[in-house]
Amino acid sequence: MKRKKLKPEFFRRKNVLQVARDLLGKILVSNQDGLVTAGRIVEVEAYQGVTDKASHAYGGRRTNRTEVMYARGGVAYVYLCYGIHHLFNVVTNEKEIPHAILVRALEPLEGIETMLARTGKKRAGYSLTRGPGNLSKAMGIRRQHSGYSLQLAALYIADDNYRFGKDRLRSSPRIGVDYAGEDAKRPYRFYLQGNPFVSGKNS
DNA sequence: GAGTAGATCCTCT
DNA sequence: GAGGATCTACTCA
Repeated sequence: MKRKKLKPEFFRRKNVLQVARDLLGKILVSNQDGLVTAGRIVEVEAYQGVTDKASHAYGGRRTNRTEVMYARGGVAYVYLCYGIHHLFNVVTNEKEIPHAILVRALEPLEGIETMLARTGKKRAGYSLTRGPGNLSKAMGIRRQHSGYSLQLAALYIADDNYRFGKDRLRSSPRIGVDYAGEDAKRPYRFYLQGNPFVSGKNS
């Protein structure tokens, strides 16, 4: 199957919700330490920058950590949560607009042995790449990847022309952002209905 | 199967 | 010095 690396223009579109929806079904490829792992994206969450309380960049907050989100679309934003989990995001939109998309779940396609070794799991169960913490671990994504261009060979997103029925595209409120008040209820989470790798309730 | 506690460390105040 | 875009294991049923 032929894969085409997504161009920067894909990520630089203004509507982060549209980009998030379009990311579903695409393939995330990592090439770390000479080991290739790849998986199809089945769940994402959009974070709408300065107007979104759940975003790190809410209200124009700008720190060392969030600086990457203000870059032009098409780079990775990785950060450590709860001292344990690395969360992988894709920065979108133009420079100075800190929109980002959190990739929450993948369906493993390549390098499953490598994923097992990285996560310390014995069997390739659904939990291998379900949830942002597991996903990053399985793909070998770490904090130092923050700011990486997705045009490099080490980490990129590709389209293999996979298509799915529109009726399988679902949205829901985001997960784990209860602190964000009203913004926590926005339906900015998108996933493929019925895919067993999607985290949380799958209906 | 559902609910809860604990892990663990970087970042910002 | 507090807290977080989470996961796992353990308890109880």
